[in-house]
Amino acid sequence: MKIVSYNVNGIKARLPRLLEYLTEQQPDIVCLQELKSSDETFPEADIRAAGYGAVWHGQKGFNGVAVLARGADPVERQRGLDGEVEDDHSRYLECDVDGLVVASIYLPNGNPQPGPKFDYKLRWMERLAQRARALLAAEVPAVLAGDYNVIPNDDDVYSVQAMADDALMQPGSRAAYRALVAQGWTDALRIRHPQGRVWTFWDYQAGAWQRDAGFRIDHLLLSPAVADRLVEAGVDRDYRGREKASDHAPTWAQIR
DNA sequence: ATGTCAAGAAGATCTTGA
Repeated sequence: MKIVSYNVNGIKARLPRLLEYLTEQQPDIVCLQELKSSDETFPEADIRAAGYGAVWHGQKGFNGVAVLARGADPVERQRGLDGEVEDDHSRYLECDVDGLVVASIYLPNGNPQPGPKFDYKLRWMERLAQRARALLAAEVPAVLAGDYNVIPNDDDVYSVQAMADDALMQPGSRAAYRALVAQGWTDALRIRHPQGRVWTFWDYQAGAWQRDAGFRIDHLLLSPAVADRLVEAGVDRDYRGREKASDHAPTWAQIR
């Protein structure tokens, strides 16, 4: 079973790329981020025609997450995180699918830092940690897949110096991510590729793709029971180099 | 030093948020 996290950076602009990916790779479960689409304009018919059921949590203009399943309809468990009633960003969607609990996560970017956006990022990470703790306590097989907007370690970025002041690799962001993983989650990419330098994102600017100047910010965190079933994990880099590509590549884990 | 993209609101470009 192939489970994918894919920040599409606009599902309308990326629909040809997404449908092509579904057809070519036939992933079983796909967590999408940055739909940049309202609930009403989500291209449900096109995705269903490609053989996928979907649940989505849209927002006009930015954010937005979805869970897709091949030949099945994901069943929604929760949209949004508890703990901040005034938070109206569409960044968390949790579903039951194929016997797994699967969450699609679009963690706040947090730039510029310091500032209110970075404070929001850290608060959101604490709220995510509470939800993740509850999932582990319930002992459900779970996958938390998404764009975490966190570069976990120095070997997860092409240049520590270039990104030193970025919200994605501040000590606070890293500590929160480390604490989340330490609850008992397995970072699928890192466990399968311990040597690092596995990029999931390349900026559109400054020829980052051509220079392979990327970083690793899309992560699949596996609960213990799912981690026991992990076969392989990787990045479908090829899709980053195609016409009208997202700045993220599909990132995946293969589960027995 | 920095070479981009998508969407929305306005209005034939600018702002926001990556």
